[in-house]
Amino acid sequence: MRNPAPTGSARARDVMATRSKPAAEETNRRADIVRAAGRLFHAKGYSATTIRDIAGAVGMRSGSPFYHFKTKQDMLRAVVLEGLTAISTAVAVAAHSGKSPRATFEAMLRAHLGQLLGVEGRDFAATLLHESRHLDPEVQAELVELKDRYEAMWQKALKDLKRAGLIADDSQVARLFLLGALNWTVQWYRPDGSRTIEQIARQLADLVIGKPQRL
Amino acid sequence: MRNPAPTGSARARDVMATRSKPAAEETNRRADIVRAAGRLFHAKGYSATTIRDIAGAVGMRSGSPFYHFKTKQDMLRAVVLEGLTAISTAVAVAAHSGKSPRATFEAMLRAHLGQLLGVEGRDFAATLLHESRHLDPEVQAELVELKDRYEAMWQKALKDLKRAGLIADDSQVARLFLLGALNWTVQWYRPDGSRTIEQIARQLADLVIGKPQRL
DNA sequence: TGCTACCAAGCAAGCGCTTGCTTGACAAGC
DNA sequence: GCTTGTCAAGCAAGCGCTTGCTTGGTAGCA
Repeated sequence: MRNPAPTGSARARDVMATRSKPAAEETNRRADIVRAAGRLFHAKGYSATTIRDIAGAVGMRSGSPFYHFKTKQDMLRAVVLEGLTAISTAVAVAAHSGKSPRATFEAMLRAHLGQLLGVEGRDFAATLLHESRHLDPEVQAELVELKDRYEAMWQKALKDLKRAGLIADDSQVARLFLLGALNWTVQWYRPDGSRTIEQIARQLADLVIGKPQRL
Repeated sequence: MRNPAPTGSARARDVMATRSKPAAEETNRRADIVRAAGRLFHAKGYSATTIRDIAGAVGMRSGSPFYHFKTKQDMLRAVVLEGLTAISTAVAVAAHSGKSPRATFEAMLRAHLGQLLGVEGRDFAATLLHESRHLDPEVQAELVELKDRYEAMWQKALKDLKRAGLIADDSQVARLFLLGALNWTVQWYRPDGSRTIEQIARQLADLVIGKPQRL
């Protein structure tokens, strides 16, 4: 009786994402499942990915993941939440880096693309973008606030650019075009291709703002 | 024995899309299935859509669609092909409208968005964008040429704009950004929303080129 | 009579998920 | 130092259901 007897549900610590510890104390096996699920959801899509796929990817039998997650939906939820918090954090850090408006904007582009295309956790963000619709409505509602906050960061970034006289249009549609261009990179970017994430971010910044003028 | 006896397969005229007649002579019921499949594939995704869903949507029993299509994959193929040929045709018409570079470009944007968001056949184009990966590789290879041709049209459009001095960057990445902004509209455009397709096309043209200057 | 277009019924495989049980690690009691 | 109890983590088996697809038959039209 070391712990004060959880919630009543016999097994599975189900909650997650409302935990106190930052990570690391995460059981590891649970994190393994989330990683494998993210990779497979991204590669094949949620519906086309089976529990047996995920279990096999971490060397388990098909029933065992359900010790860690109540349902397959919960796995998707974990993946998407991971992606959303990770990309939010990364871009928020870039947004408050205190550089010039243009440098800040470019840093935000790099952060977004890094989460989407980089090695670590790229499947989380990609799954977030393309498989969120398979979450049932209650969970989607849970995400709305986080998403809104994320989009507000970009809206503010555009406002700052306009105030600095670097762009002409900081409307909502302009933000949607920008995020569209960013998110669509998932469809064509190849890590072994000729373009680096930094180059892509730079080029998009040039496109939106124009080349930086040396004074 | 009106046709020279197809391939040997007993039922289903399977081929399609390599037909001589343009449409209209299409059995109607087969076209119904393609429309329903497109709508459902777009709404729920290919894997999450069942044959029973599609059959039910056209008032058939679950086995009957297989009179018209050999497999579920073939239905997806028909939807995607329909989407790709339709959007290619629409944009090609706009590209050769003989107007000014800017007006031509904006017409192409309208055509692309019209296919993607408009009423007629929007599910075909949307399915093309998001569900093509569920086609097996041979069919995907079949589409590559068509896709390349489509992208080349946009590349040429950018080249013309640059030659006219209206944009600075006509690189491939610029084209990918542009198509990303366009294709991402599927995620946020609502037909009953406050923005029309024309407005969106205009705004994107402004963003890429800058507001038109009255001489 | 023959062909088109469909239905009624159902098959084999695979699906998400549950159940009862095993295993290894660790701590408490004697 | 050995037993005993507890717990996290997983396995083996399989349940009920759904899936894509098949098959044999037939109503209606030409």
